Amino acid sequence: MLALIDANHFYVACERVFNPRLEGRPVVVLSNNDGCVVARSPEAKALGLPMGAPWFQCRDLARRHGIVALSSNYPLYADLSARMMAVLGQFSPRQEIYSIDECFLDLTGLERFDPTAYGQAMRRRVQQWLGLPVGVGFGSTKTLAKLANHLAKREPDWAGVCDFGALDAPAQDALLAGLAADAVWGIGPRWAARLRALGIATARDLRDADPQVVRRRFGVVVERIVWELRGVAGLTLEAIAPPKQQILASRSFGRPVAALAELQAAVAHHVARAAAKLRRQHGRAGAVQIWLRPQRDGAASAPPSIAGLLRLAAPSADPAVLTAAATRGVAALYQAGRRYRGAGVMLLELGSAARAQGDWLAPDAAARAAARLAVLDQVNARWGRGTLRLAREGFQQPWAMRQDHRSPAYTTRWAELPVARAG
DNA sequence: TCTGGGGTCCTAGGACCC
DNA sequence: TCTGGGGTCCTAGGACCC
Repeated sequence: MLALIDANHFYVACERVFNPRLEGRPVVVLSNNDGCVVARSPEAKALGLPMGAPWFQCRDLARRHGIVALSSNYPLYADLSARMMAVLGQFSPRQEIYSIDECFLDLTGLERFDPTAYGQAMRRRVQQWLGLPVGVGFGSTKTLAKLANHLAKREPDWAGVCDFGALDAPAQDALLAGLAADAVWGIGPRWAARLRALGIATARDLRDADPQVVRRRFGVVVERIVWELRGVAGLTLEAIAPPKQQILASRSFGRPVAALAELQAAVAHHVARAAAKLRRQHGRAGAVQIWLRPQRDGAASAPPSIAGLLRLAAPSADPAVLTAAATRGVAALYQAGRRYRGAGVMLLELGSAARAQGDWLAPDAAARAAARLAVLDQVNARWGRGTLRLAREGFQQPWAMRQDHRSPAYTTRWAELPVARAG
């Protein structure tokens, strides 16, 4: 038995924990650069504000209905996420953190608990300890647990918990028949359209489809979903997160950038962020890929990003080494007179630092570099990210993203701690 | 007229997730 | 004028090996 627990409108819920005035009001949280809507309170959903909508297109609607819009506050969400995962981890020894606001729990061996009551206990504890609303779904496979979680949100009398296996067959059939195929985890709009053309329109149709036909037409991924819907597990719970195979850092600019030095500074900044993530998993990168996103020039189709792959002489997690390569790469891609709207960095060919090969011509170079990086990480852990950085990253950073409606870092910055007053 | 059978590695592209 | 930022897995096809 597996459980899938996720928070409802997680980013909005995090904001409400520290700003109760947002309770009961329509609230949305915007993506980086205040670009589009990435989280909506139920009140905002009820007003018809679509997920993913560009914010500038929603402004009129928002003004008419008094919708509150907030910039993303990732330090806050990441901190509350870590706390939520710790609380939920108390309910099972095996937990897979699947995203910032959801996790799977393996409840094998806990069968003596009534799942529905156990799920209610999870909801109560997260609500009471953190002030976050969560939903819980139980199923014999990951796909069924996901589906149950979805149903728990839809059926008001279930109070946020659904144990799919506890329903009898006719009830399961009726619920699955009421769900479009793309409500199933792993079925996106493309596959849903192709499935519909074959007469497979609902989750029930998909469960009852011929696995061999599905395999021939869609491959093993969709076939596995068919089996998972029948209760045959094809996806395992990954309690230990495997190291990342690629690490990406990218941002749109707050305003268009035309100067080469500014592009190089922005890319150096992304390299620093990506390299810090890489060191956290004790890895090294063998190659760096960078890309620049030119501004649209009126054409209907979006212009391509231009990308360059740079191989390093030896794998590294050193921002100085990686930035040197990236800086040359930017110069090679750069076209004078063009304006760019964003840039990004990807670290590839990741391997473990523990298995890295040394340079016999400079036997102590690796140890010296490691010591330097340790100092870098310690300083930035103590005094804040970016305290110690390459001058190449620049000081003004005029390309930095816009965040016009950001709430304070309530839990991660001393200066921004909330203040409680008596009386 | 008929043209084997078993691999590996790499890249590009497509689909999906939150 | 303004449309995010991360990730994963699978497949197909080409080049190459014996």
